[in-house]
Amino acid sequence: MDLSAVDYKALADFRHAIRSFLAFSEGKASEMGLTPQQHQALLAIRASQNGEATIGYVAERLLLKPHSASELVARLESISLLKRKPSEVDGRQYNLTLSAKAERILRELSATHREELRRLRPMLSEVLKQL
Amino acid sequence: MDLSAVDYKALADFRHAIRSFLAFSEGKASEMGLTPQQHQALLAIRASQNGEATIGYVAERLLLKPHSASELVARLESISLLKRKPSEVDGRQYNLTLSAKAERILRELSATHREELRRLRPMLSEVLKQL
DNA sequence: GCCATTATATCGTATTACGATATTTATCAA
DNA sequence: TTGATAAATATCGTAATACGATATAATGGC
Repeated sequence: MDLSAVDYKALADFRHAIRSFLAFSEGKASEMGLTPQQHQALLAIRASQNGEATIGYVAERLLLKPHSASELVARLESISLLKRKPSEVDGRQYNLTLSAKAERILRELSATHREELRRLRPMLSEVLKQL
Repeated sequence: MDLSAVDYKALADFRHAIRSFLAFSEGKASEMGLTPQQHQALLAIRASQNGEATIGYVAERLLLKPHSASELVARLESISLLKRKPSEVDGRQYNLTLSAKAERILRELSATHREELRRLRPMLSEVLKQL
């Protein structure tokens, strides 16, 4: 306990940094016709080990309820950014794979995001150090 | 350009870390009867230099449109967490000050958030280093 | 004093995650 | 094997909230 003005400022600055990053991200995703959630779902799937992504996995990584992830995936499938294939080991599950178009979009988004994070990194480190 | 599996994983992990922090934060704020936005508005105001916070300032720090900040502040005032006093230098502005209750709530929230960020710090540093 | 700008407010709308609930498949105990 | 429970995904109505469009009032440059 016992918080100083510096602590409040660091916490507020950290929030501002996160919001900046998310605003940047939302803008970039939007340019590619994606919502932030759609972008992050694609990223989570892409970053998973070869084709082992399921709807439940998306829910887990995005901290959503499974049925919310189900809706999100349905929207992505409806705009042809991913395909759901019934799992061969568990009839309840679907394996998710990105379409070529989604791969392309995500590659571009990831490149700009990596740059932006590199740009924000010093500021983030500094703020975290304050705590 | 040219992204590796490591890059995608780092980006995905960074998202997951942010989401974890925000989920933690939302839970704590909720325990105190606040929405995340209300919590962050209080924090931004508290962290500002003595009483110089205005609605526009909240908008700026939370990256909201001014009229959205206006709504947010109105909700906070309606539950007695802050007071709006007409600015003495500019008749269009309001100066915002936290109520004693808000001060108490924010102090507790800030303490737990500082702890959580200290806990997440190593992970965040590690992920940022990967990029 | 006029006009553009700034600060704040109001209202209707769109988005989206959720709760409640349902369906299908898997698992495990007896 | 059967039966019960749990897990994975889906559907639908709802609530929350930031936004766009628009408005009002105050400021400041000229």
